[in-house]
Amino acid sequence: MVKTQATPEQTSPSPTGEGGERPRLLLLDGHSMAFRAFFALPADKFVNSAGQATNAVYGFTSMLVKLLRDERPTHVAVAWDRSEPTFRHEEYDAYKAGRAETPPELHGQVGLLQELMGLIGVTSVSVAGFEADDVIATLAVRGGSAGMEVLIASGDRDAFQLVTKDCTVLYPGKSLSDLTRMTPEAVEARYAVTPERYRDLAALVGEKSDNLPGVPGVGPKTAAKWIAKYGSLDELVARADEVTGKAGQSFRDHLDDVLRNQRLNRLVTDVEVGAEVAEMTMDGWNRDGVNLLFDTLEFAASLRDRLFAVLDEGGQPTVEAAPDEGFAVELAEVEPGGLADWLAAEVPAGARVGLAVEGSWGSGGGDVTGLAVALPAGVALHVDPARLDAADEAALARWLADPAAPKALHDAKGPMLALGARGWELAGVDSDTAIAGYLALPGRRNFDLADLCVRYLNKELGEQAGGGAQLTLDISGEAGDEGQEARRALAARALATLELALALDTDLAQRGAAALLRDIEIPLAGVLARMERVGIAADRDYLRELEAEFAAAVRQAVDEAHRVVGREFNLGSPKQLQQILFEDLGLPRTKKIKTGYTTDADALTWLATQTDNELPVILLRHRDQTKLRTTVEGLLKTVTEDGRIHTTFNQTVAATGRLSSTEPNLQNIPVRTDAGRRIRRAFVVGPGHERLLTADYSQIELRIMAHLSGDEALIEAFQTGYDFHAEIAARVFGVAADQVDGEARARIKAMNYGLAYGLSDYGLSQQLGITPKEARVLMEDYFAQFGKVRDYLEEVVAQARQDGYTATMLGRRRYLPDLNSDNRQRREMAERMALNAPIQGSAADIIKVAMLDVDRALREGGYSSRLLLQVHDELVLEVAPGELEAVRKLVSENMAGAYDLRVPLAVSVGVGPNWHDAAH
DNA sequence: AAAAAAACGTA
DNA sequence: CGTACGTTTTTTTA
Repeated sequence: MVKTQATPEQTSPSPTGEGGERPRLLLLDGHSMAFRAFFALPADKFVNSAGQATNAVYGFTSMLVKLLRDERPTHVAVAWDRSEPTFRHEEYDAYKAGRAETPPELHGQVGLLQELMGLIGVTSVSVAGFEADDVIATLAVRGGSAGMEVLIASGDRDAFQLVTKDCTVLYPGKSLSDLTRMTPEAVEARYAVTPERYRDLAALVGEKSDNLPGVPGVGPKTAAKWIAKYGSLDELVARADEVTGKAGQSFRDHLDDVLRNQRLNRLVTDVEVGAEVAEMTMDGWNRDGVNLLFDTLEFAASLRDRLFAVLDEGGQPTVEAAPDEGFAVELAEVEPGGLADWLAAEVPAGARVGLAVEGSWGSGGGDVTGLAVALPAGVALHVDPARLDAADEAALARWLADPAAPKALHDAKGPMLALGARGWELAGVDSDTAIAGYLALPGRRNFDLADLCVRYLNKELGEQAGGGAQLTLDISGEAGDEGQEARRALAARALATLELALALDTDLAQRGAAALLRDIEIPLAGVLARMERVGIAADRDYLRELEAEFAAAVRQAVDEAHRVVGREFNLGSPKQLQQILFEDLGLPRTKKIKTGYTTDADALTWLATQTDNELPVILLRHRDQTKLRTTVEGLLKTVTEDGRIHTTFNQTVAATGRLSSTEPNLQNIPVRTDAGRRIRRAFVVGPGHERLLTADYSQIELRIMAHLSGDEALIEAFQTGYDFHAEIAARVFGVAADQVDGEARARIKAMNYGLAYGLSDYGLSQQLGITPKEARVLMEDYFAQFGKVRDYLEEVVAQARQDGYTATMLGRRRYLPDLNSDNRQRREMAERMALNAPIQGSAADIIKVAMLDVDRALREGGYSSRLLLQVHDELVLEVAPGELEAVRKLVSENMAGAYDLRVPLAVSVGVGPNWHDAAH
């Protein structure tokens, strides 16, 4: 998989001058993070052959790589504690007393980490008499005065007092790599005090790990309440007599402790640190040194590669220039009942607006917690669906459903489901920025709104709305501001979507994909939303029976295997299987893989022919039955209360233009074996309907190849052939179609299917169990008859190499920069992708058109029958009583007529009470 | 704890 | 050493 492909639009970043982007200083608390790393990873699993524990080094480095990659700091330093006592110990004898000794396995690793920091050019700092936190505080202040943005990675909460608009603390949560961004808002959300007052809160509550007791009976809530009431700890102390209740007395009794805590938890910001922040750039790292150290530690290649990759980029930002400031929105105020008037007055007729929906969606449903409508000028309206009066609700529903009111959304299918759950229809979607981003560069992994904003608008979106920023405490008027922030954030998303839609319009027009978005993908999102909402009915009792049956078969296979081997072992463990098959039983070795020798189904089948031992056959049966059992179990878990399974179709995942299906994946339900097919009986027609109907395209990819290549012989075979593969075989072997034997037909069938994948002679020989030489002869005989197919396939690759992309019949592009790679393996991989993408992608185009046509015909015809699933070349529908023949005809015709090829688009249809019986 | 690998289901 | 996916389980990470 090519994940790091450079695309035409994002060539290597221009070198950034020092003044280009705002410098970003990353400060790490060395011991604190090493400590976290040490406990996050099992120490006994990370020991090199010399007996040195390495888990902390590994975890710390892994986290640092992630930070460097995600945060792109320009300057980095790590602060370390020293063994000498600090001024805090002098002031308070028991400071940090009772703290467990540093584990000896960790102790040695700190030195290694310091050595590593030196090798990769990260400045290490420590000052006698001060803790790392003080050093960090000092550097943070210096960085801030130098105009730097400061990031502090520390597991010590004292650092929260340093948080400002320009200084964020990254605080490790449950695991080392999920660092919570403690911004001023996040501190307030969690503790209900501002960062400046965090010290006051900590002094009252105490810090157990520092052995600083707080006021008994006073926790963070009470402390925050007091600070809110009195303004600060100093004021609270001054007016200690006024504090009421038991907690108030307790406070007065422990005043000395509190004052001591307050003195001790103040971080010193004027430590004499010799190092200058300006010099903390990461240049001049020592590749050989790192290699040597990692060799000693026996670190694997993967971490090394990740580290080198991020260091090689030299901290250069991913975009050319500093992103601009975010999206400034002006929130409009609307009186209750005024929504209709606002929409009428502010939104010009036919003008596109941005619409952002906050809520949750999935499994065919969802919920809306907020809506924002943004106008081009930057004015936005936030709507809380829970607080709408009847008139506003009606106005909103009418506007949402108005096809003449153009709206730009990001990933509209989810909002459609969420809005639909409240009975609101969404129409007039005139851009979907997620899909548009996908059409522009379908090979990318994610199409987050924020990412697209940086890419297309060079603007930062800022923190996501609704990211759990909830007040834990409701004090004074703070809650209102918090809500205001969330509304503003959602409005910013709406505005961002609107601006992005405009930029993507232009981009897609240049790429020739505007029509694809407007006419295919956006309407399809609506069809998919309905399919997901409807779901497919499942027979739960039958699934449970199957589960029990498969589970019994698994148990039996396990027992037999244990008996044959003479001891118990885990049949699911490839590692243990290798031991037993190749060491204990001494069976012949199979194909090599990274971890030894493969035990996959092919290998086990082969092994069965090499030995009298029945183990390979038992293992194969076990694999089969286990797979079926887990498939059934997975399905059972996804049946919702309505007795149906609601998958999610993803429209922006497959690089070729296909859909994908998740939670559950209904596009890989077994069909090839008898046992597997039984699972399809669990997908049944639901109440109120009469039949399931399946319709699929026969050999659609080959038909597309015939069309695109213009090969007369292939085209003719499709027009005359009854048994297509036999027809082709007859031409290749020079016999009559009814004279083709089973073996010849099978070979040609494999060849036919392999063509579109860039099959090699070796691959073909493997599949057919013949020699590569025989395979090559077969391929030559084939192309002697169907020469234009070969010409076409070669031409596709050549053209793609020139253009940098392939294109489907509807103009869907796939960019393949690796076609010009120096690396042969990558290049050949890209060539096979280039070969396949137009074929697989055109098939995807065609069935998408067919889905739109079928759906439209069903709705316009007033039918109650409906689309349920799409499985790449197959549609599954639920047919209402009395509609069978009409629907059968409607589906066949619309699928066959979806696109005009030089060969017929053959469709076969089957009907039945369940998916299995609806096959044909 | 998280990432990678192995295995396997579909078109 | 055949493309495109998603899910589950095990292994590795040193």
